[in-house]
Amino acid sequence: MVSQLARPSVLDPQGGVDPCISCEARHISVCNAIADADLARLASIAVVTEGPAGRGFIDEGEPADYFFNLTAGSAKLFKLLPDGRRQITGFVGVGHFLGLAVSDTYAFSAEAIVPVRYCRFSRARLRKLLDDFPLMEKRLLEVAANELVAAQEQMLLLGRKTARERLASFLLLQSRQGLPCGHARRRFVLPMTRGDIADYLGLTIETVSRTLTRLRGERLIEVVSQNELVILNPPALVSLAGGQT
Amino acid sequence: MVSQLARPSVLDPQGGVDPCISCEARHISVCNAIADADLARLASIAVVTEGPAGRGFIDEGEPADYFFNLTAGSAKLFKLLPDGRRQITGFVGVGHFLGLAVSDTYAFSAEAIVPVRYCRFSRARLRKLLDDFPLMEKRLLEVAANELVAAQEQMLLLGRKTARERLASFLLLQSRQGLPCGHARRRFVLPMTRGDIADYLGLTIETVSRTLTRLRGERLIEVVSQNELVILNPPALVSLAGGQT
DNA sequence: TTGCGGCCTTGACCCAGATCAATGCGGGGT
DNA sequence: ACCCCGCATTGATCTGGGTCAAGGCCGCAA
Repeated sequence: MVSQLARPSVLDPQGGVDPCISCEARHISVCNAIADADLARLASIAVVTEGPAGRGFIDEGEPADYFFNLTAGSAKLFKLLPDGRRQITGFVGVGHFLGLAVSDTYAFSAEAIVPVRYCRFSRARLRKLLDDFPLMEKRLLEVAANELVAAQEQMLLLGRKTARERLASFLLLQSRQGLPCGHARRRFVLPMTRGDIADYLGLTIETVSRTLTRLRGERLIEVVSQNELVILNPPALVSLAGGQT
Repeated sequence: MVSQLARPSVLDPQGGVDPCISCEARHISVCNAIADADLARLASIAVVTEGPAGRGFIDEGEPADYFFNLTAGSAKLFKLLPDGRRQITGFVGVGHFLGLAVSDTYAFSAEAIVPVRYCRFSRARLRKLLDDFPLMEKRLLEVAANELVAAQEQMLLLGRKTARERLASFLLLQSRQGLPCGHARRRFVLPMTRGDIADYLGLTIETVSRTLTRLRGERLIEVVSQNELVILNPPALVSLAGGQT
């Protein structure tokens, strides 16, 4: 596969404003465990890269030399079977930390679904840095624990929920995307394609499409445009997602 | 549900041999991050409990006041839907650390599948102890990262593999259960019931049974007794698990 | 303006695995 | 020794979602 255009740039450690200071992702990412005074050190090992929608930047099976931190856009994480079957294990947004797996190769691939920007850290250097910032390690453990909970919820979905229940769960999840605690939007954008949704929910494109049509017919949702959507009846969707009905 | 018999006992901090020192699970659990000299402190906050097969000791939704460390036996972790559908998210063995989720309630339930013994730690006290033993926190992060990788693999299984592929993957996993790195047994015991296997693989009991029968007919495995089994053709099983054929 | 290429939707049909229904079997208690 | 009872197997049938096949819609390029 021919590599598409990318624009990496080492953050300038001497002179200029420390880019980590002004990073819009800092407050919601693990970097918020590092005090302003120490940010220069973090910046010195970060390489900022941008990529267009569709750009893959982690390949399952490749040597896992880097950690990543998304600072703009969103991406999908997935695993493939040799015959091309694909399971998307998650959609990640701004502030998300990638590559936690302690193994010498990546356990999944990652691909931008809209244009992205991310910080890349050499694994070895970040590990050394972590020794000096135990608070950041604590944050990473917190993040990992939360992802574990999400993964278990997804196993329940994939193993035991019907197509309708899967879509309801997914839409509710998206309506909370990137929002703190118990907040949710009624109207929101789905940046991924139907194919991505299908591969996330363990369904086919056709079933996703049909099920959305049906939910629309039942006035639970309204599909404003191909990728914008309104939840008309949140309580009904919640109970459907939880397995009632 | 009436609670069955249990035998908790606070480890005697003064006098007697430190029970953590002689704990047979120590070497493979996160406790190995703590030096012998400091083990007394760990022991002082541990409550050892035993329970029979079938005993539930974590209930999804209950306040998450404790961490657990299995020191004998094995258990299943699962989530339920209100109508009783169940997804087993994992089988855990000796040395496994439970309850990582950073939330005020447990995200899953746990139940012994054979008689178990475990150490119970108050969350608050263990957290305080972790501040003094960053090495243990590092180990926890490592453990969490590994579980995350396993969870992603399981999502691939649940979302995209056929019943045959799921069984093959499961049997290979069990053949490695509790063994270091790349080792595997050809002959091993499945301590869980067909129902548990079904709920782990997102199938029904009948499909598990039929699929095992079929794998037996194809001479890939031999079912010695209801819960003992031999892998006759490891390479074939591996390629089946990986999605070829 | 037209044509093309990605997506998405919709319909018709099919099949892997679920459901329903016996039957087998092994271990523990009396 | 016998009888349960819970688990496992096996068979018959059903069905949710997959597969195959047509269009439809929309943005973009020439």
